[in-house]
Amino acid sequence: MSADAPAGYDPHAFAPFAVTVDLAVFTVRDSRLHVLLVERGADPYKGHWALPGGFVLPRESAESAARRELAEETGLTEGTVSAFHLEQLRTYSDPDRDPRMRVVSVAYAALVPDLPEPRGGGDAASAQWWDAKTPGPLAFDHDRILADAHDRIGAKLEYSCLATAFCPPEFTLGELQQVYETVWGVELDRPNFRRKVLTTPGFVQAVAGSPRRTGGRGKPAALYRAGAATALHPPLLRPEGRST
Amino acid sequence: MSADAPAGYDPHAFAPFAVTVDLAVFTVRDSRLHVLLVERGADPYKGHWALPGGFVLPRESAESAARRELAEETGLTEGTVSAFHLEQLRTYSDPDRDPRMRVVSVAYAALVPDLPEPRGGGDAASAQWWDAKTPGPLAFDHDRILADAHDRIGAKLEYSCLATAFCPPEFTLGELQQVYETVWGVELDRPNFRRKVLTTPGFVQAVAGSPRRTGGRGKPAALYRAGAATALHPPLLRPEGRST
DNA sequence: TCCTTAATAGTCATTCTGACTATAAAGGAG
DNA sequence: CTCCTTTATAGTCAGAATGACTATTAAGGA
Repeated sequence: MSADAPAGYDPHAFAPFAVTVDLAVFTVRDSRLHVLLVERGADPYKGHWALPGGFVLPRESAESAARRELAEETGLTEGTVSAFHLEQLRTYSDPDRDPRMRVVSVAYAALVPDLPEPRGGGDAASAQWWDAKTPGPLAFDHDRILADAHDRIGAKLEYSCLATAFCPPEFTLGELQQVYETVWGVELDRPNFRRKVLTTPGFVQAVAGSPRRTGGRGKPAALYRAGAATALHPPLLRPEGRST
Repeated sequence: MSADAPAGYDPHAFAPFAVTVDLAVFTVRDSRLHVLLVERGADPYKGHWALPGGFVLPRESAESAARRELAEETGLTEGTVSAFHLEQLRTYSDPDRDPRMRVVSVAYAALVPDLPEPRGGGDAASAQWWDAKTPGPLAFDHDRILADAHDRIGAKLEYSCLATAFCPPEFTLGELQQVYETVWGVELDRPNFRRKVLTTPGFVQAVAGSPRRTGGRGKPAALYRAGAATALHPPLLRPEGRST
């Protein structure tokens, strides 16, 4: 911030703002984009599904709060979760977005590989994966947040190497292509996709010397790991125009 | 937000969060990128320069607060300012970013055409344009915010038609190219830039029939207005790698 | 032993881009 | 008035990148 506080400012009397984080946790499973949702147990929107999230604690940054919530909702350790891609999306601050009080929420998008069904170790034991395209009406403004998150991820796949964040440590180019096709909702030409990925320095690197069979049928595919590059130059553009 | 409030939650007792907005207001002037700064009059960082900003009011969204501050600091009416490009950058929430109390700040970037020297109608009468590349150490974490804002704008010029936001209603292609060169800090080939802009449908549209002379010397340039397009497909990539 | 499936290797034309060269239309210096 | 400089605009050409295809290879299953 930068403006001077109002004269005689008393934090406890002036700003009844609560600050929360909301998480859009995405994964690719069965060729469909999934998002982690929790069922609300308390009154505003009780029974509705919502993005996982929670309050930012007094001595914690929003980033830390998001990482903490991610661990709680997925039931994984903070150590495991620290390897996942987590990025700030934007902040939602409409005065009426929460009927109870003034809540400003910093939204994050997380990209995780296909995980086992979440065993909620945190407060929301009812966390569950939902298809990201048809998750009924969510609580609060979470439909909007989810849509924004989906848009952002789709756009970032174009000019970053982010897609590998959806994959396990070792993956095939077919799996990587699936990520693009799933998030964008389009089909890509396989040879062209290969060429683009393999000629972009640092996007992926081949694993020593071991192919594996995917579903069993077809020629075994070579395995790759995520490379050191983060940006994609030139970008891998979506077929049509923008947005999904 | 989504998590349920802690049991027995009392907004006034629990969360002494203040929420502010900070603005990185950019303009291109004399072939250099400028940013609007204000001199702090009160104690934390008194005498330092800072990004303009202020508290989000109890019944106001961060977006509205940013628009309001933009009008105050530039000394223009809200009506005038509503035409300027204003976009949310990201939110800064480090617990110690303000020594006085817990302040979460939503940062915005604004792009304005070359304006007359600001006559601060608001609280900070000392608003002034500074070269965006060398604005000494700023108050709080504003150096970081400014750097992030510069990066974001530079990146958006690649795949959006945003550059016209820096130009007056009617402009020459030379002026538009100046925007790119100034923000990116590189020189572009003029014929190639022309070709790219003119062949991108909706980027610019020619004004009826009237050239004008720029500085006086040289062949008069044709005038254009911003077109209807917002995205740039394919993008106009920077010469080298990413970031500035 | 065929058939199907999926991975991988190429080809070819089109588009886009970067690096240039050429021409046109102003103002300024002599 | 005539060069000279400056800036806008037109056009050329080779190389890179992309989209649309056509093989070929290596599995599993009927």
